[in-house]
Amino acid sequence: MSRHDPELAGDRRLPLYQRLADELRREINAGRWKPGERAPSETWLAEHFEIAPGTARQAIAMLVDEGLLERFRGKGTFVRRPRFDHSLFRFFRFRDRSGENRMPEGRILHREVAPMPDHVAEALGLGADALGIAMSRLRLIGGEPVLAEEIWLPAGPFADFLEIPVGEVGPLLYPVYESACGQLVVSADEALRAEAAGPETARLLQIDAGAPVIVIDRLARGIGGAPLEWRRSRGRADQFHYTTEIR
Amino acid sequence: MSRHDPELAGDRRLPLYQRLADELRREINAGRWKPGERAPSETWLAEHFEIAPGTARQAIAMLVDEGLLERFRGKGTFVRRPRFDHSLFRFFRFRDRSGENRMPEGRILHREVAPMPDHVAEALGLGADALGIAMSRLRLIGGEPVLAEEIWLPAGPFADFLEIPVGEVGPLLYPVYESACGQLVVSADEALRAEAAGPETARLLQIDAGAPVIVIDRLARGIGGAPLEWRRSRGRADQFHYTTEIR
DNA sequence: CAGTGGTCTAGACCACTAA
DNA sequence: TAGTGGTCTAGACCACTGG
Repeated sequence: MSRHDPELAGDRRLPLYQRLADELRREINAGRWKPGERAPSETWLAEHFEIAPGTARQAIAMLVDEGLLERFRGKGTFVRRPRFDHSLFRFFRFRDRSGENRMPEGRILHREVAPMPDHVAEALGLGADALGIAMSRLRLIGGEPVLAEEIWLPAGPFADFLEIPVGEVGPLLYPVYESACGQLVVSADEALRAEAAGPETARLLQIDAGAPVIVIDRLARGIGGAPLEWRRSRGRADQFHYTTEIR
Repeated sequence: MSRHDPELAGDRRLPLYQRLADELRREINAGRWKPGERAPSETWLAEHFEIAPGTARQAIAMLVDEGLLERFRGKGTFVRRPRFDHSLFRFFRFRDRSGENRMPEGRILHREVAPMPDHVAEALGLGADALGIAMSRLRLIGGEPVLAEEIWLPAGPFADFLEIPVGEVGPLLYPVYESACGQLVVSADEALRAEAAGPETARLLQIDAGAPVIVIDRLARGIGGAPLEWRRSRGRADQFHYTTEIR
């Protein structure tokens, strides 16, 4: 946040709290405030922009609703670090015998550099002939396969990822992207479909070919919304569940 | 809302706005304020309960977030009337050639009074041998079947529904429940699954047996949360889609 | 202890709606 | 014009955290 411009940008006809919220969103999207870091207090914002504390509070509340910030009494306001493992359990029942949710282990079956298929290159915002890192990854619980994943990464920014032996990669990829390649995943779009299992999926998941499977396509994004990873996960339909309430 | 008790109920250690929100929620759930009706203004609430307008505002904002109320500047605060047709389009692509969403027509294939299966009686909170109205209903777009539905209603409260010829029931059932039986649906729980089409579903949806289908189980609730209708809808998996954003 | 966010007050002015 | 919600101000006191 600029130290020399205590003037809120944006259309002056917009409410102050809107313009402040936009300003805060810009700071986060630009990566000037990183996930886990502390954001300015409402008192500081109020003084800096010469607005009432209640107005600053309203802007912060917006970003808390959006999931960009979280607040802790006595500690401060922080940029939220997303938890992607939650999304798995929103769609699948991965329970052990005791009924507890279990994080599946990840086993990379194959990794190579190859030209991306057109639909992947397009999703990642790259040219039709871009090179990518392709992975086939199996996720298991207690040795049982539960998800089969195809993953594509842009070869350039993720070159260092190739130096890490596949056996040393743990159950989560995003922390490795961050530590090895400096690529921070902060949001993702997911699309759900259902289809009949093809022969390859059936073999990996140890089900009959033609049995229903759930397909989740995910585009993971970094700071500023830049696409970082394309991923297609397939899981057994009989482990899928999703519930909502409608009002 | 009682005219003689300007005292907010609930644990006095709870914030005022929480206790007021609970009070408002009670009025709505008890059906004393019906969907579409006007709720008291924040000024009235502030004076009646002897709190600051801002505090009343905060309570109202909670219920707006929950989808129970909606506010219109200059007009007032109203109890929200839910739109269930919207939920269909959240899960399925029902587009005509021009790409517009189309509300499917509903055709009741069969209607009878019969003892409920145990799982339906349990969901509706009735005894194991309760009588119900069973319906088989097909939903079509441009003559093409898109959803096959099994529906169960408790026989008692919905007795008058049997007097209406099935041919006179339009594309939406809930308005008929309201006008003919005085049963108002205000919320619902939905659970999504995927399975392989059985022979009956395959016939109704004109797909191959074994092809993947999406199953939506819905329990519709009336005022106060009382279960009113159990419904199981099956649709072709290739018309299913669902997207989310994760942060 | 100082600093933070959580709750609450008591007003102000505005834009919009309906009578 | 009176009543509504939308925005904004300028404080208060509290509970909690950290040094």
